[in-house]
Amino acid sequence: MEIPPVVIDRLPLYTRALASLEVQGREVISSQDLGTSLGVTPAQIRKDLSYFGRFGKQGRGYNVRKLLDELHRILGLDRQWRMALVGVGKLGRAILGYDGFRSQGFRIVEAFDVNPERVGRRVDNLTVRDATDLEPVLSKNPVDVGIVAVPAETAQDVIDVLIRCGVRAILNYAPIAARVPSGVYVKRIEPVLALQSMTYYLKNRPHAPIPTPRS
Amino acid sequence: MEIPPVVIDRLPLYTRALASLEVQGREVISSQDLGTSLGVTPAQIRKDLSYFGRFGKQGRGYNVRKLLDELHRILGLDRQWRMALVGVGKLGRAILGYDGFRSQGFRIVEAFDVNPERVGRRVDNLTVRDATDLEPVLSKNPVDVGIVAVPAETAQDVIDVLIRCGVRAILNYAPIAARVPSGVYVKRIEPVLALQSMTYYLKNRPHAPIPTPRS
DNA sequence: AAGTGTTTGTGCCCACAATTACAAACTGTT
DNA sequence: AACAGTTTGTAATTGTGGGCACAAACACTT
Ligand SMILES: NC(=O)c1ccc[n+]([C@@H]2O[C@H](COP(=O)([O-])OP(=O)(O)OC[C@H]3O[C@@H](n4cnc5c(N)ncnc54)[C@H](O)[C@@H]3O)[C@@H](O)[C@H]2O)c1
Ligand SMILES: NC(=O)c1ccc[n+]([C@@H]2O[C@H](COP(=O)([O-])OP(=O)(O)OC[C@H]3O[C@@H](n4cnc5c(N)ncnc54)[C@H](O)[C@@H]3O)[C@@H](O)[C@H]2O)c1
Repeated sequence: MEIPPVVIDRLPLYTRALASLEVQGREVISSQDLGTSLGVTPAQIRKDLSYFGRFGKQGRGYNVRKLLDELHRILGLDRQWRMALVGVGKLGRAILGYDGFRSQGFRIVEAFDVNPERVGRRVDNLTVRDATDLEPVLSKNPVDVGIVAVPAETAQDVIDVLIRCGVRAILNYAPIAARVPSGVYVKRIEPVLALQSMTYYLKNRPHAPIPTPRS
Repeated sequence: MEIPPVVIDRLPLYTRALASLEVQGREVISSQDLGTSLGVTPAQIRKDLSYFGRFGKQGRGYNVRKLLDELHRILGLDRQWRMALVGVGKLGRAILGYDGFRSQGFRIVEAFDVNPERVGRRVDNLTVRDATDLEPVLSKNPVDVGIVAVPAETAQDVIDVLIRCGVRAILNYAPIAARVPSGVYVKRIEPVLALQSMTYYLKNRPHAPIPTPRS
């Protein structure tokens, strides 16, 4: 069956909430409670999950551990994923030092840069390699995901090389509309675009603090 | 008229492409050409723009400069926006050092942290203030946008304080489902969730490089 | 065992976003 | 001035995703 991409995009959200519930020792959760904590309607959650099977129990709800396992399996989170970072600048170093990837099974196993000052230096248990070695290194030892944190001007070139190396998924921090062949998945991280759409709603509004009650 | 949020989300994309075209000296662009460069159908672009007016000319297309001005006006990008950063850690420093915000009219005018080691130090022309001063400082000198780059555990508290200070838009880097009253806009930057949805498509696929033609 | 209260899974309907299709408007050429 | 070629703006159509509502299933109490 063909599952709508929006549904797939919501599943990690459920996964994260469930992981938090499990840590809290919660054994069962209803779509109602999960929904209110996430700002999603209960029916939405139930329908999303129903694409993949029947995981709940009427009158009780969902077993937290079981549903979490199922979602991990569905999303392919029951294994480790190898990633390569390209561009070890300010952002790249923040990414390397970020624990949130590894703790979720995403391991950065290679890092590349063109700057001779950076190449060869160790950053967070990794030696920065020369970007010219990108193709030989990744061809021999493939990765699943490429993280692009280079300036906009070189981003498309980097992406082209990554794809030649068999990378099928790209996390792109550079502000460009990347062109990729079908079968390659790109997710953009675009804080500026996010800001530029919020201002639409801010404009024409009073600037003074409004004491709004918790909705 | 009520404009669909998805439409608003696409406008910054058009803005960026048009800005690039203007730099290149291009004076006119058709929805066809703009669409192919962005991976959006021409009809989609025309319909999106038609919500706001008639900016094109049959037989020619859109005047790049004029359309860019219109979009700036529509999105509220014809002014400067004041932002406050909370959390000057690894990511926060990368954000402070990033030129992409300021060049688009988004100025970070305050930075806060709880760590006594950070407080008082100058980072990129800004003195890091103590997080306890957040409320007094922002109440006296309001900002439009709050950038949250603190650990997940304290993120909701920080967001609550920002809202009390009249902040109506939040750019949230912390991996939590923030709860905000209606009238406050939140955009999440979630690289981990992005990865976790891509793996759904990667799983069950051959790992070997596939020589795919440029689509 | 019966009754009350919960909660899931899903068929159905509705809203709305995307696409199609075309008349109208404009350009450039002969 | 006529004509061929473009391209916009939008009416109409299609498609799809979200919410509603309810039967069925289960828990818990009396
Ligand atoms: N810093 C942020 O908070 C932030 C936020 C959003 C987006 N971005 C984007 O992320 C990218 C990086 O930003 P930054 O602030 O780290 O910039 P930066 O200049 O600090 O780092 C860029 C790094 O990429 C390296 N590089 C350049 N070309 C390369 C190539 N072909 N191969 C490998 N490495 C190469 C440079 O040597 C440099 O080290 C930019 O596209 C920027 O727009 C940054
Ligand atoms: N580093 C990344 O690439 C990255 C990527 C995505 C998301 N994030 C998220 O961004 C946040 C920050 O990540 P980081 O890597 O910079 O962590 P970090 O630990 O380097 O920085 C966090 C900073 O926040 C400060 N802080 C803590 N509580 C505070 C409070 N109440 N008020 C003000 N400041 C406070 C800390 O003193 C510290 O300086 C985290 O939520 C993380 O999950 C980081």
